[in-house]
Amino acid sequence: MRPLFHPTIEDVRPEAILHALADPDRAAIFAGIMRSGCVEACSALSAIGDRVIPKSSLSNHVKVLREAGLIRSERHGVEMRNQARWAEVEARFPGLLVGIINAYASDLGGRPQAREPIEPGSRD
Amino acid sequence: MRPLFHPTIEDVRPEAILHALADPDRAAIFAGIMRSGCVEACSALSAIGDRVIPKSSLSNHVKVLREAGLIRSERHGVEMRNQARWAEVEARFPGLLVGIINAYASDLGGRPQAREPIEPGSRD
DNA sequence: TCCCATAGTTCGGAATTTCGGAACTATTGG
DNA sequence: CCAATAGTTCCGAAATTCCGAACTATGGGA
Repeated sequence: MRPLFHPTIEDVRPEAILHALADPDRAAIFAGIMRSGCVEACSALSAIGDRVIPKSSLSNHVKVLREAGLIRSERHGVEMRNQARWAEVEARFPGLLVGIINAYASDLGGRPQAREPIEPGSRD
Repeated sequence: MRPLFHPTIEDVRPEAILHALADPDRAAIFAGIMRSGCVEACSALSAIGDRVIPKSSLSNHVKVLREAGLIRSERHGVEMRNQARWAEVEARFPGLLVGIINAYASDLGGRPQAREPIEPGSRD
């Protein structure tokens, strides 16, 4: 299969990460990928709370996350496995993801995102 | 003078902060406001490196930062003083700003942004 | 007081980006 | 080979961003 484009960790830019996670849907998708043991099919992510995300949008969101360097996607048979590049990103930009994910998690008054705060170093 | 709109800290949303700082120009402007002792006229920010930012764009960038809850702007005579709402934002979203500013600072291979990493708690 | 200069905002249209339905491709099981 | 599933691509509509030009607000003279 097509070697889906993944930036090397040195090519990952902070603005791309912020842009990717500035969208609550994408942040929720990313949080979902992390929560689910770092591996998840796309279709399992197709709903944020009760809202359904059209699959073309979902595909696009996943692509944005991938090209920002946040996840690694790999085709397994007919489906796609995604895993967060947590450790790599954490090593390159210490504290960035923790800060962002915790910010969304502590903001449950608004659109719900992640479920609970996350400790660094526990993933990937 | 017009009571420029500033969100209360409880109304500040993570996605607004990420969106605001996902633009390297705005991140540089924000870093500039922090570096300069938290108070700076807009016009002093009108260049990022050697690139000149048109003033309508600058005005808009500052407005985005303000409405995201990142800075407080106040008219002093003919000019505008801006200060980072560092402590407030840090209290609401611990580690978020540090992570972001440090990410940009450690990324000086690309478009230059902030000058050096920042310790938490030293500002505002 | 009137006028000018300075600092910033608003307006408006062009360029860019995002969204999502419909059609398409890829892979597997039968 | 066919049908079903999972995801991607295409493309037009809607939303957003960019920035020059015109405008507003404030303070300092003369």
